Amino acid sequence: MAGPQSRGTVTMSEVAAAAGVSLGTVSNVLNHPERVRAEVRERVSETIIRLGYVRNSAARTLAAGRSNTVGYVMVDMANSLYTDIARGAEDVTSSSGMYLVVANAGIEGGTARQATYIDHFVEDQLQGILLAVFDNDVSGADRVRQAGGRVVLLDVATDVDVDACTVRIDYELSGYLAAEHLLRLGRTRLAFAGGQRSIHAIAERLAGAERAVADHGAAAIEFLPSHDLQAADGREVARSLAERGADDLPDGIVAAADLVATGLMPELLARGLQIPGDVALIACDDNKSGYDNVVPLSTVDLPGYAIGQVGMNLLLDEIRGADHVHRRVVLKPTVSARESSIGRTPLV
Amino acid sequence: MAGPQSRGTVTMSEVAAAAGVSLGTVSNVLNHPERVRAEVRERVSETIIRLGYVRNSAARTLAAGRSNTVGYVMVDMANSLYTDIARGAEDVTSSSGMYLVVANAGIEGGTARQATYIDHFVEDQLQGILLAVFDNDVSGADRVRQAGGRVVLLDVATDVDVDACTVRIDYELSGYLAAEHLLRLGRTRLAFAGGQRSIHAIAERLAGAERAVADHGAAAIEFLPSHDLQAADGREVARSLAERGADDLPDGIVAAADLVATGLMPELLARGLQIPGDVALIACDDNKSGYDNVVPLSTVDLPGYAIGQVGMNLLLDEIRGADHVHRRVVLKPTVSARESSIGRTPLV
DNA sequence: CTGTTAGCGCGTTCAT
DNA sequence: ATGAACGCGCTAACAG
Repeated sequence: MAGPQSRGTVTMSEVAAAAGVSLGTVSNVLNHPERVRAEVRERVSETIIRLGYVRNSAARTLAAGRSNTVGYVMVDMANSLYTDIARGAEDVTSSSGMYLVVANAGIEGGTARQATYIDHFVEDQLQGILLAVFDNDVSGADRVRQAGGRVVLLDVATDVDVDACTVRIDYELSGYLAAEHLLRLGRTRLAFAGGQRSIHAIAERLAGAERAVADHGAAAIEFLPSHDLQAADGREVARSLAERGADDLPDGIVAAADLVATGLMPELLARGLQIPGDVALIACDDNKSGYDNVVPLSTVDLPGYAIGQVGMNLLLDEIRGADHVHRRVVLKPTVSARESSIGRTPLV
Repeated sequence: MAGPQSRGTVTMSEVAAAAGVSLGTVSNVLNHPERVRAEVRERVSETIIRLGYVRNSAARTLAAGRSNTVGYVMVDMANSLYTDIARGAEDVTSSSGMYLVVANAGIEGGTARQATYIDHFVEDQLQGILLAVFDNDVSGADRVRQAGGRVVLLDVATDVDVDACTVRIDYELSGYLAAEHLLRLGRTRLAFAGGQRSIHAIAERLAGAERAVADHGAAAIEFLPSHDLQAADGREVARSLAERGADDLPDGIVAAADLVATGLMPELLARGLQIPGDVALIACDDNKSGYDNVVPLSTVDLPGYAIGQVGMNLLLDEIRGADHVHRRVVLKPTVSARESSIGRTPLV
């Protein structure tokens, strides 16, 4: 007594029977409508609606050997870089007949959950995967490749060497633009706050800032490292700064990340320093985690939406094209000046 | 010559052959390891790894009649309410053996894309769907139900009547808390800015604000409606306010949404008004879209993470339980005071 | 243009 | 504890 009916599912052959056609014809109505005479097509469509038939995509994928889905494994939903990427990818996908599913790996458990999601996506026979790299761990790409899947890597470091398309951000330029912004405002005693040189992404930003200072000629920059890139690290840096003489302080600070700036800010203010009066502040990225900033924070915005668009286009090209060749695309960030560097200027 | 090999896929029967056991045994080591002798289990596991076998979840789902996946259809990735929900849902799911996929419907094309994603999820045989309601359109739930699927509705209005669990926010309380916050700061001439009474969610917030004023006794509140809830509407409201005499202005404003406050702010400042000196400002929600605010914005925060947790637990209960009964849960918001209402106070 | 049929890869009986 | 056989619902190739 436990037929498909009892599972509440209407199958294609039931539709076929009810419409007085064969199974193959129903399939054609669904997948190749042009092969079916209009009259029959109409009758079948009606029956489909009347019976409330819904495709079984498991069966469909199994028979066809592939799904019509692509996936995006993101690092952290709370970070706007990754949600911007998602929206860029989404917009490209939806105008291409495919459908995009997203998985949020999170940053807590290292790359474990990322690996889990990759495995799921691979098992799901997805046509391709957009993978936002975390902690510079590119091993996920190999997992996909080994299983015969397609990947595009997002936000990789310069020096990765993988068998896949990559889209990366010019972090060196991010540092350069941040420092240049402060220099243009007349600041000459700069500091780069947060992170460690051994971390590639930080080293790049720092190098960019140093290059900007070198280009300027009449300025200097020092590095104020910290253990991590959290708000606590920003506060730590601010406290070490506070022990100096007043005339030994920087007049402009490039924060390695916006959370660092969020930590710096209240400590600086608490010590009577004006922002941006005494010290102008700008962060090297804008992931909106600094929403609680006491002073609205100037940032160098990362081109998340574009990354998503470009990445998905690369992926779709690989999916379609026999003649696909891997590419590496580099995207540029842009400055968003706010009160922490240019002072309170009401928006118009 | 076009066997499974050429598709790059290793199948279970190939593993079985290589390990010298039958197909059924391989299936058992994967799904019911305890039924297989340790020695054999070991040998099969090795073979699986050696051959790089990956499950085909399409086949698995088809044979088993159900997948091990749950889905979350979100309204808008750029709105932190929905990403908070995702993280709450994610955390519950990952400690339950299931796996969560997310789809972003977006707010541009009305509910069209939402419907598309719901259909996909249903066709994918997902075990259940978490559906964030947009525009108070609950029809998605019926689609799922008709196809025999399970749904939990998130962020519904009070008056919906659907055959599903629901989790909603107490928006009336949101309005109440916002107004109460201003009243406690000594403001007595309040205004509620943005939206229209005909919109349920706005009517609730407004009613809450009015209740707070009534509770207070010695204060008044007026409603300043606007067409929509965008920043442009906030600017519009501010301009109409500016035409009044200086002593006819409110000293506290509850913005119906944070974008409205974002629009209000610069217009008020441009007219020489101090925030919060002349007029204190608080918004009825906190979706981080006001990141660019000139003055950091006080908000009533919506319990997104909790909604995700509760919603997913409800869904898992329905998936597991034969004895499931639908529930409607109501969650409370909380105030986050920032400069726009309490003035510039560095965080400690 | 329509009907028939052979698998797609795996879970699940049922024997043994 | 293990293996053989059936069928999940559908697509695609082919026959008519």
